[in-house]
Amino acid sequence: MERYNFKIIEAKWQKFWEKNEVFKTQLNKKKKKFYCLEMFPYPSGKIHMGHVRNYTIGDVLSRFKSLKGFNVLHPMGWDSFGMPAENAAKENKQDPKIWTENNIETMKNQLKQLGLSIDWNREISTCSEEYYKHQQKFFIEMFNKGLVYKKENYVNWDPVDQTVLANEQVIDGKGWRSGAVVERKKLSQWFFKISEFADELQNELDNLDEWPNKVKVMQQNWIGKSFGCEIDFDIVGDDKVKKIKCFTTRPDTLFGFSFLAISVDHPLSEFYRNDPNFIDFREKCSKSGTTEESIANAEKIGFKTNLLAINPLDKTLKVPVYFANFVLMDYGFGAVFGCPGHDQRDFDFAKKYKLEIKTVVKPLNEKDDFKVTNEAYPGPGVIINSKFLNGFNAPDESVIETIKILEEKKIGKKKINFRLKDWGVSRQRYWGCPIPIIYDENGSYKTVPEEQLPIKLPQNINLNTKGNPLSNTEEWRKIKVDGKTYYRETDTLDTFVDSSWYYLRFCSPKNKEEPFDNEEVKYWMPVDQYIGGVEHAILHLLYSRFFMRAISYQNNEFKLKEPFKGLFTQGMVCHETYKDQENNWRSPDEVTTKDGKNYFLKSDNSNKIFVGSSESMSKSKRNTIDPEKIINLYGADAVRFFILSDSPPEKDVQWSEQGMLSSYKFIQKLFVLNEKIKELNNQKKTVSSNELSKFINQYLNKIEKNLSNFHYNVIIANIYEAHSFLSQITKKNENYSNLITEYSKFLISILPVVPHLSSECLDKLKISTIDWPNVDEKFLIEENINIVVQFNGKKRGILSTKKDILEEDLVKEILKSKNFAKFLKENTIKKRFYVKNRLINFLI
RNA sequence: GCCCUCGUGGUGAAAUUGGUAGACACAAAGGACUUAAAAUCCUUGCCCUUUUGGGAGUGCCAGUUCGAGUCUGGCCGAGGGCACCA
Repeated sequence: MERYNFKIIEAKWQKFWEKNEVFKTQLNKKKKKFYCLEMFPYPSGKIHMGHVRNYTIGDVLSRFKSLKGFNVLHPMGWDSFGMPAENAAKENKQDPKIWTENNIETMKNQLKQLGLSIDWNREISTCSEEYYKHQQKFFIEMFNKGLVYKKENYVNWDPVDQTVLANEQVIDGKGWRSGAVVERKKLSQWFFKISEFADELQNELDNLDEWPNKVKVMQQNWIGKSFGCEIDFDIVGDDKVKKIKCFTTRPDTLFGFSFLAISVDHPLSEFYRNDPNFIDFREKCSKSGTTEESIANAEKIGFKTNLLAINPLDKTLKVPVYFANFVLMDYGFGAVFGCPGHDQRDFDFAKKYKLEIKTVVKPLNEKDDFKVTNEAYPGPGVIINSKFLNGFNAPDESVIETIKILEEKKIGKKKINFRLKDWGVSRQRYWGCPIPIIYDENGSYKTVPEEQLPIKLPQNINLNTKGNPLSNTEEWRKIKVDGKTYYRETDTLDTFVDSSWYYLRFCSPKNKEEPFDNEEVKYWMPVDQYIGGVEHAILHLLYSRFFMRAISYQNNEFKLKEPFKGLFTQGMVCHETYKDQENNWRSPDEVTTKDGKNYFLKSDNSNKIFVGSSESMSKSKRNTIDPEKIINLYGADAVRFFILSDSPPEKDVQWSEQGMLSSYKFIQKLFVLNEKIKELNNQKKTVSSNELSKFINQYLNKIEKNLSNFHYNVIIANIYEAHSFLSQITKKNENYSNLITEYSKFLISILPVVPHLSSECLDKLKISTIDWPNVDEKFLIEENINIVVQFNGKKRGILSTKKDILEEDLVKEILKSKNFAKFLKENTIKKRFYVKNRLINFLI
């Protein structure tokens, strides 16, 4: 019997698919489209197991939809601008472009080895001029629409990467890539006005019903919509200051007002800039760290001014005004009114500076003389000690009532505030998309005239300079427009801009004039299924949602808002970690075991290895498995099969050598089964097997359901079961007249998972029409069924009987059966419950 | 501190959404084949009983129900997100 040689057969089919352009996609309005997209990779050098999992999941879906008759768009590209190329270039004195292109070449070959159904005709790379020239046009378009602006402000400065980071890119006070503690620095920066769409971005999350709830909640928190009001406080004590504006969500606690706090960056700080005590104070504020603990434990400190704020609801009450370290300038108006009784921060502050703590809300279950003592009470209740507000339910009624009063008195008005801030896109980097802006000698700026586009990155420049390499290229910086000399902007765009619209480019990747073709986009968009890691839950997905809105803003042609109809976030690939006696991380390749308990170093078996917890594969912990090695060892189908088998795709999966090996063996078994059936097929046909048709149809019914719900691990179990059934039935050595028909349905059903093997087997059996098989409903009906028999809710046995048996007949049958008689004894049946064709429960 | 998610064998996990808990796989133990090993195949899996059989059992405690892994309330534990957002 022939053995399955995956090396030859996988290469054969990959060549076949490529030569026949099987995955080439074209607009076809007669067919229903399906756009399946996985997050495109950064070309860092080689693919890793995370890619294998991500792209296998997408490929299973694409191939399934294709078999179901959809016109499937399944493209791939490269998120190829970014820091690693620049760093590698510095180290190896190699052009980032060449480094990137080499990596793309390698990774593309690796992806091809996986047998993915990708339309490589649509390949794009964000660092190519063909791509980023359109991005520059977008920038200008957005600039003209007022969605881009320049502003000097404090930025998150990454001292290692020497660049600015967006708020979203700072994690626990550290740079998301470098891990360096982020510093505050004042810089002039370009911003995208994402806040323009804050409300919409928040509201329309509700309509994304094919997104994981987790991601929607994360975005919701990030956008951070809050309802409240702004209040103007009259100020006395200095003629130069008349009013201070505050934002609050709890205006109803105004009678608990005992101080007003403003940020050290508040415009009023101007009046104190020469005051040495204030300078001292500001210094102290900036020193408090940005780490998790330091913020949580940071002491509330203040600097008392000579100003007093008047309570707008009772003008006789005046309270001091402080600069305080816990007030942020970039939220609200950089000023808050302090109500120590019902806000913990205000409480801490009041304790420290011995300010009055008034109780104006009492919890529902407390007496009327309730007093805040050890901590603030921010919860719901009833307003007290507040004159005309007394008795209102807080916060629902009381907030609305207070806003009404404030609006009537023209002291304040309803206001909705967002946590979301505009997206700073300037990066002091070489390897990114140049920003199409020019400055004249006076520093005033304008967008680059259309005919001067695109702005290409200069080549062969020195990257080993301090700061931004582009600012050191005198020649490149100068540009003549209408005979006048201008200087180019030297910052480049955040690479998240590149990935904010690539899904549109895939619709018409070859269009030279336009970033995309409207006809194509109308047909293909939105992406029906987007698949990627949950780490992009906020950054990339929010930016993309913004970008679609920015394009459709003031645009009659383009009306789409949500880029991704369905989102699926897959889990990570994990592996055990190993450390040797010297506490060094060791890779799985270096480690061996004989009994599964004691591990040793392969090269030195006196060196005991300590097995650590299983963690997501990472270079730093050296617990990675190289996909290319595994593919060479076991073949692409086996790897695809294994990566889907053990855990649901949304959860982390554990890499296991044993599991991988058994998947490989199973692939062989499937081939052996195919050989056996091929043999049987040469025999004389016998009658058809009802049992076979029944099994296959029920199997198809299950697998289709599981394919549609991403229950890919269950599919693998279904395939094992089907194989086991088919092996049993072929042992009878009968060429049933329905054998090939039914078996071929099985072969087609496994094509999305193991495309090479399936194609080969189908080919060997000379089956050429390959469509997803329809389930024949008549085989789903069981004539005989098992009914669970319970007495007092306890299972006492199973009764095999005819389907749709009448309840009375069933009861008769049970009562005359010896097996059940003993449970009855002399008891009488008080009541019974019958679930048709499933279960009967007697109460005795 | 606030928000979200999840707790099922030695392990990864299934379970028609309230109706046979543990499908399928990994690991383990025992057995068959073999001179032997590898490979392959079969069996077992908590407690009591020689077996037939019976009991307990889905983090813990209650509740709803004829019936709860699934629903409700409380507690415990793990993971993730946010971080002085007024």
